Amino acid sequence: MDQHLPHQHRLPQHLLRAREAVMAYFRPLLNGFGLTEQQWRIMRLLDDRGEMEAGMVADLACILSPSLTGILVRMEKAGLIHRRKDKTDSRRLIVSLSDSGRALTHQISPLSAACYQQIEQHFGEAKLSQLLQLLAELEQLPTPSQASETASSNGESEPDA
Amino acid sequence: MDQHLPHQHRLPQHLLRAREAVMAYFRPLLNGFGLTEQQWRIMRLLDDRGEMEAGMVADLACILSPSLTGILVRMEKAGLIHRRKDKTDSRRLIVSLSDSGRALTHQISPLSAACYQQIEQHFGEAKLSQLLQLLAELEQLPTPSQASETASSNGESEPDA
DNA sequence: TCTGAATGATGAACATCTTAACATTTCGTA
DNA sequence: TACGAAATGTTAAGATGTTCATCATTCAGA
Repeated sequence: MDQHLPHQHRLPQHLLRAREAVMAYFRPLLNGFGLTEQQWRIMRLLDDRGEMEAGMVADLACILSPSLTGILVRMEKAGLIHRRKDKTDSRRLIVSLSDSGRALTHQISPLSAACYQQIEQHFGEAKLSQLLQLLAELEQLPTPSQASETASSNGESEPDA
Repeated sequence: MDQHLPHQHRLPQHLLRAREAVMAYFRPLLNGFGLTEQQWRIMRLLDDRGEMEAGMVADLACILSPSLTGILVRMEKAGLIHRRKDKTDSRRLIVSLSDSGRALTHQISPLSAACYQQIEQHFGEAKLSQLLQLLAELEQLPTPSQASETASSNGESEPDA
């Protein structure tokens, strides 16, 4: 009757559900300011680290470049950021927070922190830091291609010289 | 110089990154069969539990109903599932796996399990089950509205009578 | 029985994701 | 110097996410 698969833990699904549970706390706040998750991630990033290339924004904010292109255009149109080309290498796009974007970031930040406090309070500080540790390790999983390279004894990776 | 915010753990971002690292293992497999993540989630669900209402699919597969509507239409068009109205309550939509959908599911399942084994091997069985436990607990976070109700002593929730 | 609230799904509008193809610019090198 | 490869963004097309509105159906109660 119940044919439960032996190793079917559905890790991706649990990661998704957990994320939804957490985002339920932040989403109303961001919506109230007319921001999307992704826009808020980018704003915090730029506020924390200052201006940077689009590629680095993509990496750090976990956004693929084709998505990022549109997001940055809309954010510039909304007056949140500036976009300019790198003078040395005109392939590169430099993204920076505008003054009003920075002001908005500083306005939202404490509210976001308060949301986070709520979550921490409900879930428990110890479990939270334990979870973050495990997630950080999971993020370091070798890429499937890397994994297969390791499996075969001849490392196809670039020689470091 | 480095102005790291005190309680800025970025839990949602880590959940997202971790999920990406894991999905990198599954995505090529599903793409090879022309399936999306969501479609595969739905197929496994229907194979495991048999036919069910669309609403339950949405809940269990973590898909919002407006998205689900289109996904189910496309899956039926692809011959993976059947859709029919409940005879008793014609508001409800009953979704079931087609024969070819079931065959495809059974074809992919062992390959998916093999991917999972790889991940388990790299990450470690103990840490994996520990992580799953924490995620399951995090999913149980009270909704922000529930949390605020609990905070105020007068429960505004529906009286159970 | 009739009406208004509740329920389940869909429609609409916009944003984002995902993959593949392109365009531009830069760099290494013959 | 000119050519081809690599790096960086952008377009394109289709699928999904997100919020709000709407439609059809059912249900509860006057």
